[in-house]
Amino acid sequence: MTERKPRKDAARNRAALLAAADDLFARCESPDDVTMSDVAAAAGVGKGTLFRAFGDRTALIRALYAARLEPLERAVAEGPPPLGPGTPAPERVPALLDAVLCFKLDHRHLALALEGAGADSPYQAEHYERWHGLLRSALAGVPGLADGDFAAHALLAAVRADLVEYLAGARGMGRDELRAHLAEFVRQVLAGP
Amino acid sequence: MTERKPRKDAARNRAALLAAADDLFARCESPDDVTMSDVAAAAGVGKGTLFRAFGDRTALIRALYAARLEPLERAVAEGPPPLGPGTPAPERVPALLDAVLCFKLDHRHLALALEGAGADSPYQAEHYERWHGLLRSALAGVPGLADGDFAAHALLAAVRADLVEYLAGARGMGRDELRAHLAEFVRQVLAGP
DNA sequence: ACGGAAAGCGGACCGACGGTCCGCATTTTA
DNA sequence: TAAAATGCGGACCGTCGGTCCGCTTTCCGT
Repeated sequence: MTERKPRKDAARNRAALLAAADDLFARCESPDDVTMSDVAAAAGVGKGTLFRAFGDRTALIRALYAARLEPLERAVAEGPPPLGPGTPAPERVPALLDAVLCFKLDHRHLALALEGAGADSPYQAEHYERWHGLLRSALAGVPGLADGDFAAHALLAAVRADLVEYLAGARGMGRDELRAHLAEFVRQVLAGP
Repeated sequence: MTERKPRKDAARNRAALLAAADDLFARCESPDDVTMSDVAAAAGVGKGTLFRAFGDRTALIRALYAARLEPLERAVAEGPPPLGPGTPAPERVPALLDAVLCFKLDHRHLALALEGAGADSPYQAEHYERWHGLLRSALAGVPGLADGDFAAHALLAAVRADLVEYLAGARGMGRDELRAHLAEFVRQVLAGP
């Protein structure tokens, strides 16, 4: 194809930029406190290099997020139960949502940065469609459940990064407490007459 | 108290600014397209006046939102069933959520502007607490339902402005279709064993 | 009615940010 | 090793939210 492999220094700089951005987002209170100049400086690189490597701010955050999400996506795509594809639906739905919740708890800074990036993010990020489709088809396997499409959207909305941040932060909810509440809510949704 | 009533021109300008902002937000594709200078100019007023009247951008949007929300809040606080306080809980919960959904559909631009305003809005807007408390206590009146606190958060998340915008816009979901899906989802949540 | 004081007005101005540009350095290739 | 291709860096730009301060308008006691 028309693919050309990147130069060695370009690859090194790209990695350094990702690492620096990750570090800065993790260290700062709000994602807005991290400027593109900050990232470039922390990576020991010029701003031009940063923009050449990623295009714009949103793309940088997306790249970071995708890198961190990859292990989870692999576990879902080809891992063992209860996340992997062989799991019976009524068991997989809560497992998927719990996994997403834990991911957002573990990477709250990144998740917040991503959802606050574009105007109507996160719904224009391609991976949202993927997760929605996944959850939707899992819901379809639960007996006595109509309208899985909307339910999938609604359940994903319950683990949005800023809600999680609010509950875990301002409301002082602990990790396990939060997980239990989510599990209970999912149970309620799945329990049909 | 230490309250002083505002000067006449100040009141007039404030009203003109609110009207201009409402108009601009309604007319523009994304809330970011509306700058503070735009609002001031459309109201025929200097930027200083705008900032003197509202403090900052977030406060302006909040003031606008509060003004538009007021009829709904009155209907909930003192109106007739199924929204008003005299309604039995299992009937009031879906009514409340449907009302919020319709409000966001009717004022999508404002709602989007508000939720995209601060860093972790909408959870630092005071009216969120009010709605959550309302929904929470309504849920408490539904038999066979534990953990109403988290459920209230989750249900409110299902009617977040950007999700509504995504479903109604990019996914082409019609108003009634959306309302029906939400009603069905709420029914699922309320149906306990 | 009037005059001074308080309140409000407006737009030039500021600092910061995301993003661009282009002369120079480094790497790749023949 | 020389030429071509790719990448680098930081000065630079346009825009935005927000501030500031000299001037105007309104208010209120007399």
